[in-house]
Amino acid sequence: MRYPSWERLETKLYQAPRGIVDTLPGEMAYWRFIEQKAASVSALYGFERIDTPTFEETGLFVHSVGEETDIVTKEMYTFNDRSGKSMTLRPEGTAPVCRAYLEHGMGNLPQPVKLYYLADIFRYERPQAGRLRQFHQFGCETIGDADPALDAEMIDLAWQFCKTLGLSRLELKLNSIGCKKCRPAFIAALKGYYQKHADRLCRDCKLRLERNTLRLLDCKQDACQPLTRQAPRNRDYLCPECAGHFSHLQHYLEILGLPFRLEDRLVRGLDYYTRTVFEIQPEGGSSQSTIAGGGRYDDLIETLGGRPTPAVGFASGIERLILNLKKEAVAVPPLPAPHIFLASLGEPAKEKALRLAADLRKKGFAVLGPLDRSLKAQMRLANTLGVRYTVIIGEEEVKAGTVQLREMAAARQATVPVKEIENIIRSGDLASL
RNA sequence: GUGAGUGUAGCCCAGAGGCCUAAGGCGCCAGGUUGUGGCCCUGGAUAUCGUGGGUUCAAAUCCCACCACUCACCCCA
Repeated sequence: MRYPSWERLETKLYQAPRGIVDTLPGEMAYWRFIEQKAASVSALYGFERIDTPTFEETGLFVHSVGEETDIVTKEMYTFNDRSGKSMTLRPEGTAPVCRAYLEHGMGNLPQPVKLYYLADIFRYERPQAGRLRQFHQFGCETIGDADPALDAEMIDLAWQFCKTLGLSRLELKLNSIGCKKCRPAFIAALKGYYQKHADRLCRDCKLRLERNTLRLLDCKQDACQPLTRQAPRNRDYLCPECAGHFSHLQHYLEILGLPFRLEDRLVRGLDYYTRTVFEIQPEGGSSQSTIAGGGRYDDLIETLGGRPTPAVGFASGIERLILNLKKEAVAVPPLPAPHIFLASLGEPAKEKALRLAADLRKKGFAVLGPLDRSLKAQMRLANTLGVRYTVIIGEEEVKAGTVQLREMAAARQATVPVKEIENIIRSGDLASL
């Protein structure tokens, strides 16, 4: 470790770790808005909130997300705790919820169990637009029933959520990737097809051919595009059960009026998905602009040691939502700002102002001041902070037991008794004085 | 992990080897007489020119390394 000079030794400026950011007060209105919408929309569909820990035993993620996935092989923040157990900062939200479902015997509750979460997620990736190492997801899980109506409900929830945020130019992409019974046949067909054209594949795809055959469909390289277009379609290889599920789902989505688009090449990067997969993207967005994504994971609970328990879910990235709210210039409701600034002149007045501030806060007003500055400076501050009212107390007011109450925007001001402040502000009656 | 670009005050940025003990704008602080904001005017504070090394008589300006940021790939939210 090098230091620029000895003076800097003690005053080194720390920076937040790469890809890890502060959320500053100026951004908070977006966050509150989204969190509030997430809670209210979830409630409309009967979801209850669950908060799971920030980290879990590493094995939970390895066994659920899949040993071969990018997340597990190169993106997890993994560390040993003091007893030597391997722990991992959660790289996704579904596995912890399933763990909690099992750990708390939620299989004994009326099914399905519907849970939502707002959680921070950690993935060690190279930061990019809309991609951070610590980010936040709003997610929902419906556990305990395979009815395609629940898939439709989940997609509807995700869609309505984005809509009520004010996002308008969205696309809904849908596919079915089958189940453990019918998927092997499809993968075999896919492999067979691509092997015939192996010489024309890009470098990455040659690797995918062995490692992660499904992902071949996802390749964006121009060279692979023509091949992909002719490739076998998953939908043509679904078993009767999966095909039936999928067609019911589409029917339900039509009933709900959701404008989905079948996307033969939609494949998701987590191993636990079965049957339904879907993504919501801004119009014309590329794969890394996905705003929400999810699907069905009928085998996951069983994989984690539970009874066979079907489930569907989705997650949405909050930072990406904010990005799109800004892109579409959606106005979010401003956060409440302080209401009253107390300005004072001289020590006796300052003491009185201090008491008055405490008093007004007890009555529910957000109060700022007093500060040891000139009246002019205090007024200037009150103005830039945008308070509705300024209360001015000087020597005269201390003697008289009154106060100058000024309504900033209207530049109206009156001498009022201290006891009257609350009433006048509540009734907005300053004008009549 | 790969590739490209960028890095000057809290923010936006001028500056392209010596005239830089670094300009401007926003913001911040204070004043424009006696107890009052928003406009205007005046003044002030704030810059190890990302960090370290090198080239040079001379470097914010050139070179190298590192770090960070941005964008793209990979992959996902």
